[in-house]
Amino acid sequence: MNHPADAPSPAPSDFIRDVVAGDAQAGKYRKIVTRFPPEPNGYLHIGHAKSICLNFGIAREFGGVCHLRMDDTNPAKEDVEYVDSITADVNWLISGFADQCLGLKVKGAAPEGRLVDGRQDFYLGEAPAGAAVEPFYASDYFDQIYQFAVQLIRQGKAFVCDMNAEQIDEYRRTGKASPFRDRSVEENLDLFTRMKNGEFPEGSHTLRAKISVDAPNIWMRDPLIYRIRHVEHHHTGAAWCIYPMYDFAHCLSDYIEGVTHSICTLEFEVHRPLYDWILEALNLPRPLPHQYEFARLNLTYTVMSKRKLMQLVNERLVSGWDDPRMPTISGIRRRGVHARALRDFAYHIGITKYDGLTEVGVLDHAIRDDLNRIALRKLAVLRPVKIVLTNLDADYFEEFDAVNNPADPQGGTRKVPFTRELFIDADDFMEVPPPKYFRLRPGGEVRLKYGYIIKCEEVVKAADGGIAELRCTVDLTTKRGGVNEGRKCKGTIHWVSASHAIDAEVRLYDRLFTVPEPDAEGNFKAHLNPHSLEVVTAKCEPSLAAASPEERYQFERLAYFALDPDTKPGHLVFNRTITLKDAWAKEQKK
RNA sequence: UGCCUCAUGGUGUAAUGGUAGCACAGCAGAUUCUGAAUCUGCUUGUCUAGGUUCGAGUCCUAGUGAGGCAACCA
Repeated sequence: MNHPADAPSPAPSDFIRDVVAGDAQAGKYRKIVTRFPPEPNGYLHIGHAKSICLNFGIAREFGGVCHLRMDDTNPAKEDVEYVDSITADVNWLISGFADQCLGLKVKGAAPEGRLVDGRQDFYLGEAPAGAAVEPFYASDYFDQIYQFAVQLIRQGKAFVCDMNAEQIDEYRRTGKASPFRDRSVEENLDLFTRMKNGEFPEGSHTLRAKISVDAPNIWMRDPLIYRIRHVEHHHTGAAWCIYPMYDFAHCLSDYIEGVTHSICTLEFEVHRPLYDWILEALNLPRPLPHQYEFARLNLTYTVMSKRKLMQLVNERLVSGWDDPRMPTISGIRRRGVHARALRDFAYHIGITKYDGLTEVGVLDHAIRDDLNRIALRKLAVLRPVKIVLTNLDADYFEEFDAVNNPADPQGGTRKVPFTRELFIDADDFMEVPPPKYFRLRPGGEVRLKYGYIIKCEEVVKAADGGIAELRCTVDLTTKRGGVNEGRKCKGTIHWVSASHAIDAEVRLYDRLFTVPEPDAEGNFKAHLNPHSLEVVTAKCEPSLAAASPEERYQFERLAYFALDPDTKPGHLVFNRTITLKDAWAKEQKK
């Protein structure tokens, strides 16, 4: 995509980049390595886009790399369907921006173990260019993570606990020590091995880090680091029946991959001491990663949690994860939004620790700004009203030159056919117009875009009282280049030739919810917008027969549109990406 | 309740002890063969109270308010 008007924005600045810049300058790490680590249990949404732009943006700005890693330590909730969609979404979002920073591993590769000064190390870096690759998976490190757990046991820093979930919860809440806390290393080793070998049922035993029984931060009260799950894993199959918890797996995955800056959202703040404790306890030979937290994105007029998005999908309130009304990356993409607009949005909202609520208007602006520069202008009529130009012969035919993109001098022109019978949009004619209405009215004049000024002489009613057709006259001296081209006429409207127009299914999407904070009272479904999708059959100028999925279109005076994948030969389907700003609608509300 | 974090116009952010700036939104005007875009201008802000300092949005103390965590989820 070519954006001639592009001026490079200054590099973003925020508290995390300040830390990275400091570390880079101090030569603390050989290379800056970040990571984007989604759990493959749902589709990525615009909140993830913020994180992707942050992590890949940092990699890009500091000559580093950002690993895509599936954080797949809970087999009960995960699926390859999500692995695939996540990979596709990330690739799409960074395309043309940070492709070169995408860190993947050699397909099938596992960490290499080695001893450094008698200290156990495991490392798995990104694949060299040209290799067959796949994302990193936390589950690829189950062997190494297991060995680290054994090491912790040997050091007397972990124990097998036989209490059930309720008991553990109560003991942790009240700051009491587990009765199994002081088991011998040998017994712990034996029990942990038997957990691994599948000798115990789920819930009967856990491995817990031996940190504190009554630390003020509850995450430090002997946290669970392994649990039993007799479930097949989407990536490791039946190899394991014990799985590491997030806190144990995440810091070690970061370490194994050589991550330097592990950036996550605010809710993990209280986990950071545990992140650091585990890495420090293991006496690791390479520089340790550090965790930094930023505020997740909250957007008006939508919901963002996976649980709620899942509900919308499962209850068929939307057509799927990629419904264009969804805040998912795939939905936003299907709506016709460019990755560039999403990145631009991420740039403008910044990175802080303040948990705010961003107005969706900021996103809207980023989308319009991108589309305005590249969209091809087209004439299309959404709700057709027939016009008959009574002073033209039945076979009158003429073609106008229409500019493809006023923002692009190299954009060229196309021909649009003009005949005796036309369609205009219902909104552009009113029998009894309000003040300041300067479109067509009985006895009034309006300019046809790229063409002539016409005058409405007669309104012909249909049997049902609606408008059958408008009988107008045309002034053939008023075209651009004509003797009266400069004649004053306040309104200019879009139109198509009735005999040349092609039909298209047009899906008019609007925001999914009617209120800024749909879940404020916890019942977001009560605020679904009943008019979030309206489907019309539009009359389009003939050049749209050659529409392509790569291009974006502005139906002049209406909105931006993109071709939907539902398009079949002979059946065009357009999605409304976003409307043009509408000062007239605003005026009417006053 | 405990622990942690945060607080700058309507919203999102910048200012690293030295002129409170930017973007979005809003309002007004210019321009316009898109009521779009573009251009110009305007309105609106440092949570409160003390303190340190020549000087505080920034540092300190207390308060207030908001959010997060307290899963064999991540």
